[in-house]
Amino acid sequence: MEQDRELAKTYEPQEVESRVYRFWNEHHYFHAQVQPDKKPYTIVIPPPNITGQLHMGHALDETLQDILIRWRRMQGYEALWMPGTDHASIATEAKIVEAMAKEGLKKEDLGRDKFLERAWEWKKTYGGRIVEQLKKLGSSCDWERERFTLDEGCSRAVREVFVRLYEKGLIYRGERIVNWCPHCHTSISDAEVEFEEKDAAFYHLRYPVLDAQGQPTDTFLALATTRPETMLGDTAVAVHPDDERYKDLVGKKLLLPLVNKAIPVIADTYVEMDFGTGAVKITPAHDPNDFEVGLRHGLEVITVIDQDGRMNEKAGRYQGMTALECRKAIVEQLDKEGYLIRIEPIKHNVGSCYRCHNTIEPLVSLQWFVKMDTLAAPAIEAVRSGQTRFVPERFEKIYFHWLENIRDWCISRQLWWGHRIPAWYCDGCGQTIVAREDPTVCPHCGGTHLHQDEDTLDTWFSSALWPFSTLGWPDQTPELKYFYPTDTLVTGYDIIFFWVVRMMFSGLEHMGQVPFRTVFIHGLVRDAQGRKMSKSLGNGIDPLEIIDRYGADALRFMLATGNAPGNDMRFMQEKVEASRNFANKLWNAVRFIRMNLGEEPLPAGLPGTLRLEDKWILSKCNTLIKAVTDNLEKFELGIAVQKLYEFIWDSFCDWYIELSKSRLQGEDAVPARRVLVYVMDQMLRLLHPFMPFITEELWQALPHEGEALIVASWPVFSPQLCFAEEEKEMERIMEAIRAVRNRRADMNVPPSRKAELFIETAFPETFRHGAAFLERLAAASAVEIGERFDIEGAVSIVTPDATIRIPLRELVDLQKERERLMKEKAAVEKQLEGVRARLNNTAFTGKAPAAVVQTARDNAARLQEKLTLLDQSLASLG
RNA sequence: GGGAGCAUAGCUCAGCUGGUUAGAGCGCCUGCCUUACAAGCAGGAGGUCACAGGUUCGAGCCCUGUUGUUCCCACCA
Repeated sequence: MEQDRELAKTYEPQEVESRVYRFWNEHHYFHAQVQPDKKPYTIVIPPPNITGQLHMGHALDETLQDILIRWRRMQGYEALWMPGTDHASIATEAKIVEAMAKEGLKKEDLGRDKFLERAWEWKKTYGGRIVEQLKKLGSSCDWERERFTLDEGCSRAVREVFVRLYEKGLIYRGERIVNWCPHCHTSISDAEVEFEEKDAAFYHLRYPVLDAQGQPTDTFLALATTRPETMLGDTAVAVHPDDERYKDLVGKKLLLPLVNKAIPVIADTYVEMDFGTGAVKITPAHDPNDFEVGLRHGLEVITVIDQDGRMNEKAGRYQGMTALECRKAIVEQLDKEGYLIRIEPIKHNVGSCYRCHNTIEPLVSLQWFVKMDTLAAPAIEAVRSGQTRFVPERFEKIYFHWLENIRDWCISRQLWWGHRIPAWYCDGCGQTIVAREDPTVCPHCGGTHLHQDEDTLDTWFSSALWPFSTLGWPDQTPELKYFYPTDTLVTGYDIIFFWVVRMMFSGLEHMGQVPFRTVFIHGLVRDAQGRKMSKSLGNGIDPLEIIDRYGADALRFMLATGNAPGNDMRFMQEKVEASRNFANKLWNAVRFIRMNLGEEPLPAGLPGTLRLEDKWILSKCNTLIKAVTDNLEKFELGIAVQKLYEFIWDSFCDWYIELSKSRLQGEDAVPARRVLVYVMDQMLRLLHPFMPFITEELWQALPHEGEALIVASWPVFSPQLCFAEEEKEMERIMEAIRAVRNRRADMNVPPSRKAELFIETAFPETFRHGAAFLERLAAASAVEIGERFDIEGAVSIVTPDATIRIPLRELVDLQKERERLMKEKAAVEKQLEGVRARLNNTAFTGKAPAAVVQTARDNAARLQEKLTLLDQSLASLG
């Protein structure tokens, strides 16, 4: 990709981005292969839902992953970023059902096969949309390996896992109380229920106590409930065994009003004595706790609410009402019959479906479950032992807490779009057959009338296998051996429970190894007011629009900057603008260098003799390489990118380029060019993971070796380029220059050409930039910059009215400087004394851990060094 | 009920294992169209790092408590 034409005055990302992305793609730079002589570095993408549109959350997630992948690729790793999409069972099915509803169709009208045809059709039309959007961000995924959770390979892995777990007894089918979404018409797992505190009513009721003959007495038992409609399915009332108030009632019977049935009073520690009246109505069919109580006491389970959330035939006259309608009717009736004591307002946690946000109805039904305790233990251990770590670490607590309290995972869904459960039931003998191949004959009775389970699996069941199913498992492919375990998983804290946890135990169970070494957690992107971006609020910002307007690099830079791992961030337009401005700055810096390249080809590498400012910028650049690399190693992406920004803008553009201007006109042009090109080349490399498009484009536009920046090597720290002394020297000159500028401003010297600035003796030059000043300063002092710099002389500012001469020493405010240094010296001396005292204390050195003592020693050494430097500085001030 | 995060300049946020004078972007003030860039340049104002204690030679950072705020988890119906 050669780049000979002139660069435009301002950076126009649109054209560049599509061209550069095509260039990368055509050269297969994203493709990773098994290369035994290279170290692999692997990231699997959190597969976006095929129903999805790119949102800011994706943009952040993708940006972070691409930064890591590009950086490692440049470092020489065989970097695989495995892409793909998720079939998103429940979300996709809901979308299709919705679309069908517009045609007046229900899914039952089509039947399963036709429905699935439609779903695949839908996938074909829209499934690729999100992938195209990811490319706009610059994501360097290995598209040649793109996968889909419902493709053949992933489906095979799902089936294998299901069968294995079933055979091990870790998957079972049972009649349990589950979270039922009456709207989505399916069960959902505990993780998929969101709780929200809502205002509710607490109905206090009284149930008559029955005598031995089953006749109502004059005594009542008062209880309270938020869901009176469920009383139609009540089979007991529970009190705490230690509750003195009700001790005598335990074992007796109560009249269940309206139903007119006798139910027992039972004692169970589940009841809180202090809450409500201390008596709880028990509805095993419609409350998870009551279900447990029912199991302990052998209570009958009477379902009164159906899967549509309506009262069923057991509800008698209330049949057909929704639960809410029924509640109203029941309360009225209870009141009429004198059973309602009072209604109390209460705050109450109500569960809702994470997909449709409708209230969840706990229902008893026959579902498939994964037994969690045996799977959870190794997943806990893997993080505890450090095989996998979280960044930031605090998320480990959340992970542990979840796994330690986990309940069995309900994996069956009453949906059609997804992996169908590989279980068959024999019509002859009633046995269940779970098999890798579809059975035609019952192995138990030889019967041929088999029917497959109607349900599909939780969409997270397949994503749990993603780190190895995408690499070919259950086959032992070379890819699987080479790229697994993956290195880093990048995701938001909001899906730790859904996905990270499940990948962990799945990887450990089926691969015997953790799926990833590091879980890099990021926060949410919120709107400018700090609200969560959501469709219903309509406050979402479309990343594609931002890319159109400011460029993908600007968006990426913004997302990577000023955000610490795990923290939420606000999306603010100004931040994108600032990033765009930085991109433009970079663009123009390269434009400047190109304009000054001269006719002759430049020799590669650095010039043999370096001036002070050369050494200064090279030394700073060298330090930066190390700092940025270290930051990336520690996942401190925001800090790394901030340092790059500061170096490029302040040090390189505002100082070094300005300083180079006068040189580029004269004899010294070639060395200046070489340093400019060298530093810019290093910067483009360091910046490439963050701003891939513009850096590639600019790198191609400068003299370079190699065919593309994306595969160029990552800069390494070079001990030969450390010039600590020169750095300090230069800083001091810069300070002097700033002081001159300040003086000029203080004295109101107009910047017009009439005002002239002289040093020592008058120089008939207009003062404009530090560069000019430095040149004159150097000439005036008759020293070669880079050799030695002696702060002597003075600055004269000539205005039409007067000439003011300022000794240079005064400019740097030597007195103030000296005072400051003295003060600091005193402080450091005191500190050093303190550390030394500690080190001389045998009680400390003898007792403290070696590392602590060593730190103290290091501190002492550092303070000593600092003191020496301070002395030097003081001496040089005279 | 349990747990976690946050509280730093007018605004939005950085600040890595405690160590010179606490930083950035935006905004604000002053002056500049200086041919790489006005999406820019040179300067400037603005912070008792929420509060109170403590540890340390040294605290924005560590510990304890307080206040405010956000979030997660949890079976008080």
